[in-house]
Amino acid sequence: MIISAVPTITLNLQYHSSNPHSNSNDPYLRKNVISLLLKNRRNPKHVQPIHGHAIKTGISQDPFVAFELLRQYCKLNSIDHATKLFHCTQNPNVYLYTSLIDGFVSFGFYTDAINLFGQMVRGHVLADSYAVTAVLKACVLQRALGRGREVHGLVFKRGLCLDRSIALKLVELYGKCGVLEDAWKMFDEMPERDVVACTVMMGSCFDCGMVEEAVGVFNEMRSRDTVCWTLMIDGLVRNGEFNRGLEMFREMQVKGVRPNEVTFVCVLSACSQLGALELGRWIHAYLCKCDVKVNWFVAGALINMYSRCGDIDEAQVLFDEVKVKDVSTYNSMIRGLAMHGKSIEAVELFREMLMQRVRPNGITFVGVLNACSHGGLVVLGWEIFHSMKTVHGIEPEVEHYGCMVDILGRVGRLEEAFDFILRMGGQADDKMLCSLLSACKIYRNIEIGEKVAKLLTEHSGIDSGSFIMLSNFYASLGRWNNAAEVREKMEKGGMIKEPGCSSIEVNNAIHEFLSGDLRHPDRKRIYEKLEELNYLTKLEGYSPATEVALHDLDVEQKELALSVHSERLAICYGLISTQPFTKLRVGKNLRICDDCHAMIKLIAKITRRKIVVRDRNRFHHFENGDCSCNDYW
DNA sequence: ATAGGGTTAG
Repeated sequence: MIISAVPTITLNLQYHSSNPHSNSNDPYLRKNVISLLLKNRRNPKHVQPIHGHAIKTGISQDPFVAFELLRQYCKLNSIDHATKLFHCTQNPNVYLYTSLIDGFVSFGFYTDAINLFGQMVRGHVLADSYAVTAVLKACVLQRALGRGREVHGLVFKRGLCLDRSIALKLVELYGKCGVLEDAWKMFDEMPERDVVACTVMMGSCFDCGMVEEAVGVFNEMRSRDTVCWTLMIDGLVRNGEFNRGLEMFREMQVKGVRPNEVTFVCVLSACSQLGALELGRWIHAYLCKCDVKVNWFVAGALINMYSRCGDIDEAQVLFDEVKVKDVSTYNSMIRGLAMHGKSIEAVELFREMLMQRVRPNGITFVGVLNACSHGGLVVLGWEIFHSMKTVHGIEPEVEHYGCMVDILGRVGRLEEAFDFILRMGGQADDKMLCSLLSACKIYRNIEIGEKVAKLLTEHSGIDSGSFIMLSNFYASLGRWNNAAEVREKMEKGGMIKEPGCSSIEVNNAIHEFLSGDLRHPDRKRIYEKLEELNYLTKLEGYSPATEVALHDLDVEQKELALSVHSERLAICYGLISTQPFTKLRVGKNLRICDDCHAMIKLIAKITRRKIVVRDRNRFHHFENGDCSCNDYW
């Protein structure tokens, strides 16, 4: 409860009823105080003295004065003072209620905002459209569908449903809460559906994963501005349609709509998820040409793009160029270093950040603990994990516990890792269990592995990735029956294995491959190359680890299923379509399997290529028969 | 006399 946390204000706030000379109607005093407030807006220390002045002169109860004071307190991040002022004001009007609701929202106190609105309604202060939009904002951010519906009911009774802002917020609410039909209903009833309304509706469709419906709205629009185009790109990218997002960006340019920095952030996100380094470089150059300010958001997006596309050195160059680095800038870089297995560098950067007095947040620790895990830095990992609470006052969350399980598992301290999970009780998530299961698989610890497998089976939030992990675990022990059981259970639950998909960028185009893909125009040469490599790697001593293929097939079939994994097809295409010795960069949506990992090490050796593969978790830099992950991932 | 718009990563 926020109200009880209000610190004592140095002012005497016992003024309201006992003030001997109440001047609450004096227009001169009111004007005087308000102009004082507006004149000194830039001085963060100005509100309290002026507030004191207002009390002394007896004008503080004036609705206009109270309103302006409250707004200024909110702007200065003094939500406590704002709250106190509100409670010291007699009969606060709808303006005062609305600005405090807004204040709560901007501080993330959504429940307080919603409660205050309720208090207002119960106090018979008539809500107007401004108050309603304010509380709906809180409902949207809190995903409070029930409360939102209540507000909708109230609005309906009052005949405010045709108000533009309210209708828009309701469209957004229903979209964000996953009830798209209701969003459509609101949208269809809107008297005017301009760019903004259409943009909100598109956003709702995207939030519900209904890509084609969003595209439908977009296509119907008469005029489209930068924001609308940007949302389109962002929506496609958020729904995994990276190439379509990039196409949209090109189309936007053809249509002569200027991209802004938000557009570039979205486009860069598409590049980084595709691993499209060349395109990303081009976008980088282009945004400089467009005079887009490289603010912290753009800088972060660029660092992410370079590191996620495999060029960690360029990410570093960019990072060094950013003059004012904030926590997110550091986070991007630390995470990038961690992904590339540059553990020491990541930890050093974390230390540097502390030296520069930039306060780390929860995400910083995910990055730095990740680095410890990839580098096998157990002691350091523990130390940093403990420092979270004791030094930095940050309560570790599930992800951080997950990192610790990862760190312990990686070095084979499986009992301790399992202990960690047990101590978390029901809090342990499936990612954590999977990470430990993967460690058990690597260290061939059946005993703990089975226990973890049991927990994982009972886990409610288990997704297809976890099922696959579980099935792989059993398969690696040769327990085909269990493996098949898991798979059957997964299929019965209506879950489909996310198809493996790899991409490679050649001559500025992204080529995507599914497992066993036959769609590529160069398929003939690709498969010829694959056969050649199958032959050559077998000469080098490679034998397909058929255990990783899940199906209970015969050996030959298993070999076949393995040999057409998407990353191999992408690599083969890279080999036939680039100059000798060119570095190949491949992106894969799932974790790379043991067999492909072993195979690619040999391919790198035989072809004398550097091959960088980014899988779901991290980067693998293959070179001369070895991988930067030291065979642990 | 007091106020509200749609797009930004881990």
